[in-house]
Amino acid sequence: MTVGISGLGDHIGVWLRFVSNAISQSFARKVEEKGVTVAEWALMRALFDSEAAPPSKAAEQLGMTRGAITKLADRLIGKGLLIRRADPDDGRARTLALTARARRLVPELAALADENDAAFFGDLPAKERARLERLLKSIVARRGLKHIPID
Amino acid sequence: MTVGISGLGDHIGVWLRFVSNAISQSFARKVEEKGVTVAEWALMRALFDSEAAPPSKAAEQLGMTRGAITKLADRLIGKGLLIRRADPDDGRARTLALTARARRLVPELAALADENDAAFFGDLPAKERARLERLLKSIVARRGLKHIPID
DNA sequence: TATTGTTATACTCTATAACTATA
DNA sequence: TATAGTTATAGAGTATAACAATA
Repeated sequence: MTVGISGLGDHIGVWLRFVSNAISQSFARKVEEKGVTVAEWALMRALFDSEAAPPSKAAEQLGMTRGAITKLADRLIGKGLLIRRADPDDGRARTLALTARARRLVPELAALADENDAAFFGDLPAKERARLERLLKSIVARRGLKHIPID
Repeated sequence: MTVGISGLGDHIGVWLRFVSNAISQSFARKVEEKGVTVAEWALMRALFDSEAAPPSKAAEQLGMTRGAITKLADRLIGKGLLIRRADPDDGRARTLALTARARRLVPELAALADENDAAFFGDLPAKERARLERLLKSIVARRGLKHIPID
């Protein structure tokens, strides 16, 4: 900006958002071919590391409300990718577990995520990529942002 | 990631999105106090530079569909921030123009945007900030992304 | 016929709040 | 009462497609 008030392109945050949106949209198109959305992928990936987990844990991990997890889970159940069971020990509790098909799908989706990241950052010099990653993580740390990034 | 498939935190794109979301949400809270959303701010800012502009121009500039602009414009009109007029030369065309109140509001919102950007990037060394900006713009250029970032 | 814009419809994402069942 | 989860509702954001008016 030279004079007057700042414009849309005068903020780093806006450029960041722009790049971020492009990356997310690109990834969304890739996973769509596998029949899932980005948010669904995030939940599936979060559940992949354990046999079964309560919705509340997934909500905390992904920085979403329990209601949002319920809705996402409903959709994954409808797609045959998730099973919801009652907890035998606590009548209120439920557990979410990926189906066998979902367990086969997650690595494919992870590969798409790798591929997507490489498309945007792969030809940056390794040093620069590392610096960017460090910078982003430092902002997260400094601002005390919790939650794992979900998409 | 050490072994196995990549996780949610193993992609730069995910960290980028995380930071980007935090910045956007922070900005959204600020502009909300002024009674507008981030998308509304973007449209207002885009219209600020000219006396009046057709919706199609705003759509192109912001990378949105004409239908989306109509919807946004309807809302801004409802808030008394925008006026839609028929084009005297072309019966199909319309023009969008900010109201006087909107013209007073835009600089306030721009100041909030400045403030928000400073909160996230202000205490980075100038060199590092410049490097980040250059990097983001290079990605935009390399990928041939058009449209001004809108939020 | 082509173009401008609006309207209708739909879907994702997400939140808040009320509610149910259990503890 | 407190907690786990679900359900209901709402609204932003966005897209596609059908449509109306005009060129």
